[in-house]
Amino acid sequence: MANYWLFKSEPDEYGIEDLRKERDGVGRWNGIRNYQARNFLRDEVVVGDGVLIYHSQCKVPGVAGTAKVVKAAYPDPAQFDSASDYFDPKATRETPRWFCVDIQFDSAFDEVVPLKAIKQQEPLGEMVLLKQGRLSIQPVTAKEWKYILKMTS
DNA sequence: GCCAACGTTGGC
DNA sequence: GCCAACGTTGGC
Repeated sequence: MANYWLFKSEPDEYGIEDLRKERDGVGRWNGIRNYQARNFLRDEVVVGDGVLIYHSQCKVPGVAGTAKVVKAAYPDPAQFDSASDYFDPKATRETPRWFCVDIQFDSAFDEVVPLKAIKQQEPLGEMVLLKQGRLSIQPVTAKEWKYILKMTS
C-alpha cells in the first residue's frame, strides 16, 4: 500500500454505509469542488492507497471506516451534466476541471472515532485534519493511520 | 445558520 | 500584478 488519505463526506449524502452497499463495495468518489483537494486526487492518489472515510457535517464528526483506492483519477462526469448539482459550465471534455476516483469499501467501525477524541491525542496533533480544517481530501501518515485504527479497538 | 480559512477570479 | 470579492468547506 503506497499512501494513506482521509476523505471527507457528509453521511447524509454519501457515507460509509452507502459505499458498503455498492456492488462489490466499489463506489465513485466525486463531487470534489475544492482545488487543493482536487490536486491531491488528480496528482497523488494512486491505486492501492488506503483511505480513512471521515463523516462531516453531522452530529458526531469523525472517522467512520476505511476503504482502498481501486481506480486512479479520471474526469468527474458530473461536471458535464447540466442537470447535476456538480455541473460546472466552465469545464469541457478537453479541459476538465474536476476529478474523481473509485474506492472500495474495506471496513466500517462499530463506533465512529470522533473528531473530539482525535483532538485529544497528542500523537495526532500534526494531522492535517486539525491543522487545516476545511480540506476534504488530505494526506495521512502511516503512524496516524495506525493510531486511528488502534482507537477503534 | 454563522463565520473563519483558503484558493481562485477578475477589475483596474 | 495587486487585492477585494467570491465560492467552498465544515465545526460549532
